[in-house]
Amino acid sequence: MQPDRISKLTLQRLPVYLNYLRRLPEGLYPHISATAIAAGLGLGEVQVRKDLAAVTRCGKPKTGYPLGRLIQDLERFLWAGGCSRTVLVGVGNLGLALLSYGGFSDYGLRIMAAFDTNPALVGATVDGRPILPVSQLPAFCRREQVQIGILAVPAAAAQGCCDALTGAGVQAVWNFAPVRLRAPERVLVQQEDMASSLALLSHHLKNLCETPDGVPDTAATAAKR
Amino acid sequence: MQPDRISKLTLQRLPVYLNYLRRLPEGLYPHISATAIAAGLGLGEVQVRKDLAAVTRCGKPKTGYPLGRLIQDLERFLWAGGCSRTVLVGVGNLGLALLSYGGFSDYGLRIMAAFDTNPALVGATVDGRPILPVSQLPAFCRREQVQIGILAVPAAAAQGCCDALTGAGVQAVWNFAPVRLRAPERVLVQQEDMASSLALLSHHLKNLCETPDGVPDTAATAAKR
DNA sequence: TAGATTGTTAATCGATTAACAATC
DNA sequence: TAGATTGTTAATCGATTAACAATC
Repeated sequence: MQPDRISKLTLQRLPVYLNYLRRLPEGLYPHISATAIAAGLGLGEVQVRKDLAAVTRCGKPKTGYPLGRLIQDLERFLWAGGCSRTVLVGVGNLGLALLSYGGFSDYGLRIMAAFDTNPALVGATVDGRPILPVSQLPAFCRREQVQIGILAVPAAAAQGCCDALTGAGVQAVWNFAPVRLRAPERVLVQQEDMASSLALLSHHLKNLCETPDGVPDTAATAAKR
Repeated sequence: MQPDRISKLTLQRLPVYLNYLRRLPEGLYPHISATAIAAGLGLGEVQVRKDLAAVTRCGKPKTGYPLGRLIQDLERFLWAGGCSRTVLVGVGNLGLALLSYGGFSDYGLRIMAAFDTNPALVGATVDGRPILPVSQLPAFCRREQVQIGILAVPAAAAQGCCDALTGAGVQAVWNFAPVRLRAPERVLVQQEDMASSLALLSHHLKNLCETPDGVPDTAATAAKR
């Protein structure tokens, strides 16, 4: 019905393509094929073609996709509305890592300010972004029309911060704390779940141990990738 | 065929259940039902039941699951082989955040040492774990039979570190650098992809803008959760 | 023209949900 | 016994893959 009918998993692969294309040797080849992208990333080529078809019409049989145009179309699709106005809550090690990571601007995220309760941190700036007291969080979000809130606070504080953000009109919350958050329906909560990734790793190790030589379980599983 | 036939998505939800159960008020209720867990986490109750059925037989009609036993079965399934022997490569902000995060031990991960090229960092310890020069990485991994390597290095260095790890017998790599890594088939590479999560957030914002009032696109999408 | 590549339609695969029988 | 809850079998839904027509 909507032209927006794009799958969640496709959406998650789009920045992977974008990143791959951007890192390609500068202007060496004017075109690239889905086959080449698939090989470079270890994905299926039909999948790549279908994913790209969701965001661009610039593919031409025999020649492939013009590189510059493809990058442009991906960027335009991923953040049509310009960079997202974002705040970060919690300036511990992780928060500081996120705050000083330069790469977010390549993916349409603009962290405008950070917030913390620790008076020793408040008043400092990181790459030009101020660290403010959490008490000012709601006012700041309203005034600056913040769209995304990143939570890098301890688990116990996360729900409270989330409420403050959503109460001040923030539309999406990116949560690095290990708790499931409850939020109004209109708000998207994206859980960055280290423990879930870890479960996949542990399970892989377990399988290796349990398959000493007999059934080639690992080979079969790995081959599917 | 194998009794291991557990789906990837189920596997990723197991630590979420575990975390939820552990945070429950200490010993107040001896049992818990799938219905209660589902409500607490905002998931479907059939899904919870099916997921739990993969790791435990301790559910009893009418009473639910004995809490302690359920936690035990989850832990046993998730890291049957004890804590995973792990090293961290790259002690920047992110690396330091991961290194000092105490929560990993709750999920079966034991970071034994960290590695960096910066001589100013080498020689220090963080919570008893030494920071060693990267040159010692392969020898350390072999000697200590390291199973998992966490990469928190710049994108340009990631593939090289990955090769060093896999060459020294490491069986799984958890990569926080924004590059797709190539590794031998036996090695599981788990990509922690910030840009992919970000794409979901941005897309949500875009949909909000494009749905001023007419089609209740957001409501429909949100209701499905 | 022939060959390579795109994009689409149909088939398969995997995961979620619904319906229901089993059981404490 | 009646009611609540588990666990399983069948139906649905969504995503990937295979086959193929269109086209430069």
